[in-house]
Amino acid sequence: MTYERIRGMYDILPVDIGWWRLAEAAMIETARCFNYREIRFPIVEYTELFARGMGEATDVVGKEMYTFPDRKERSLTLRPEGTASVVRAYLNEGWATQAPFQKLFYIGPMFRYEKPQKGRCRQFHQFGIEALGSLDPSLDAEVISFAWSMMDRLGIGGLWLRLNSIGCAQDRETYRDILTSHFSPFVDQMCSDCHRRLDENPLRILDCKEPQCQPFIEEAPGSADHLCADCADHFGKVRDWLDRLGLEYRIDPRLVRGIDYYTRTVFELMSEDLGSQDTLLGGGRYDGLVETFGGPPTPGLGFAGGFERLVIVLQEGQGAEPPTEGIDLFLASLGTEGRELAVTLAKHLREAGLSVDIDHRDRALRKQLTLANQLSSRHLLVLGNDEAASRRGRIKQMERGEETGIALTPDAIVEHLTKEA
RNA sequence: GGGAGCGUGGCGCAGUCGGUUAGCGCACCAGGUUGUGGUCCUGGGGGUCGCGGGUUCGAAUCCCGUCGCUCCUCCCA
Repeated sequence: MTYERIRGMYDILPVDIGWWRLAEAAMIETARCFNYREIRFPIVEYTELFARGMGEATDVVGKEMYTFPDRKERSLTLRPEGTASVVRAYLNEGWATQAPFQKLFYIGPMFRYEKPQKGRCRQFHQFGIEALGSLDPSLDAEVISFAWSMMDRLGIGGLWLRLNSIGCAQDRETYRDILTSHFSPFVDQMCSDCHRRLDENPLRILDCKEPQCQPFIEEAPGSADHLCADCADHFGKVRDWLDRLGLEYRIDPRLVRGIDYYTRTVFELMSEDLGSQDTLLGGGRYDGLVETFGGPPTPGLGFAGGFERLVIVLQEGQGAEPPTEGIDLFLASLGTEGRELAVTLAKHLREAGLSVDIDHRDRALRKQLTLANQLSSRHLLVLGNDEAASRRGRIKQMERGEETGIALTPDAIVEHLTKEA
C-alpha cells in the first residue's frame, strides 16, 4: 500500500452506496413534502465565518477546525457545519430584505478534527434544514416534525427526542449567573474540567459525566425554569404544537448544545441503538445569528444530522433496506462475430435504457456466465457465429433457467424484457 | 485530552515459551469443459509478518521506540 487514507476520512464503497442513497432519498423526499428547497454552498469558507458564527469558545472552533492559509495568506476553513454558510448565503442573496422567509435544506460533507470512532469521523456527511424569518412556535414544531418524518420514512425506531429551551441572550446571561452561584459553593468537590467551566461556560457543567459532579448537577436549576416571559411563552407554545401533532419528546433541562448561536428551542434526536455516539441529529433556534453576521434581526432555526450514524442504524437492521442491485441483461459472446454483435447490441440496448454488460477480458464462456451470476444479471444471451449469422438467439431468464427464442434486434429484446418485468 | 485492545497476501484469521522454504479459508486468475451459470476437482499469482532500532548464530515470535486501526471516555452529527 503506497498511500493510506487520511485518518478519520473514509471511502464510501459500492457495496455500501445503496444504504447512502436510501438515506439521501429519504432526506430529499421529506424536504419535498415539507417544501424545503435545496441549497449547495462551498466546502471552504473564511475562517471568521465559523469563528464568529459558532463562537470562539466552542470546542469546534477552538480545536476541531481544519484551518489553513490560502496562497494570499487568508485564513480558510473546511466547513465544520452548514448553518453559518446558509446564513451567509441568505445575506449575500439579499433575502434578509427581499425574501426574508426561507426554508432550505442541504446535504454534504463536513470536517472536524476529532478522534475518530464509531459514528464519528473527520470527514462526515450531514443532512440539515434551516428555516429563516419566523419566530412562530409552529415553525419549531415543523422542523421537529420534519426530523421525525424523515426517520419514519426510513422505518427507524428506537428514537427519542430531547427537548429544552435555553432562552434568549438575556436569559442565558441570567441563567449563567444562576448556575455560577449554584455551583460555586461546591466547586472544590467537582472535577477539574468543571472547575474551568465554571468561569468559561457554566452551562457546559450540565454536560459533565463525572460521577463526583452528578449530585450537584442534579440539584442544578433547569434553564427552562428561568426564562423571560416571552421565551417561556414561546417554549410553552412549541410544546403545545408538538402535543397537537402527536410528536413525542422528553424535556431535558440539562440539554445545552455545543454551539454558541443557539437560543430558545434546542433539541436532539437520540437513537437507542448507536452506542456512544447516539445523537442522530440535533438543532435548535438561532434568533441572533443573522444579526451577528451584520444582517437585520432575523430569527431562524434548523437541525443537522449525520448520515454515517443513520447508515449504521439502517445497516443494523433497523428499518428500510436498499433494493438489491443487478443488471437486466448480460451478453456473453464467442468468437469475433459474436463479440461484434454483443458490443453493438449492448450499445443500442443501453441507449434504450436497459442495464447491460459484457465481458471485457476475452474469457471462456463459462467464466462469462460466472460473471453474469456475480452481476446478478436477470437475463442472459449467448452470441456466437450462429446468432450473428441468423440474427436469432435464445434469451435465458437466469433465475428460472428457462430460455425463449428471440430475434436479436434491440426492439425485440427491449420488448421481451419489458414483458418480463 | 485520558483509557483499553489490535496490526501476518485484497478480506477474515492461524502461527507468537525464538529454530528449516510463513500457513489456512474466502476472493482473484487459469485449466478440467473454446456454446450455457451458481457445485466440484486441479493448478497458479499475490506477503519487506505496520515501520525503525535493539538482543541473538538465528526474530512474525523477545525488548525499546514509533506509526496506524478499533472501541471506550469526552464531545458532538
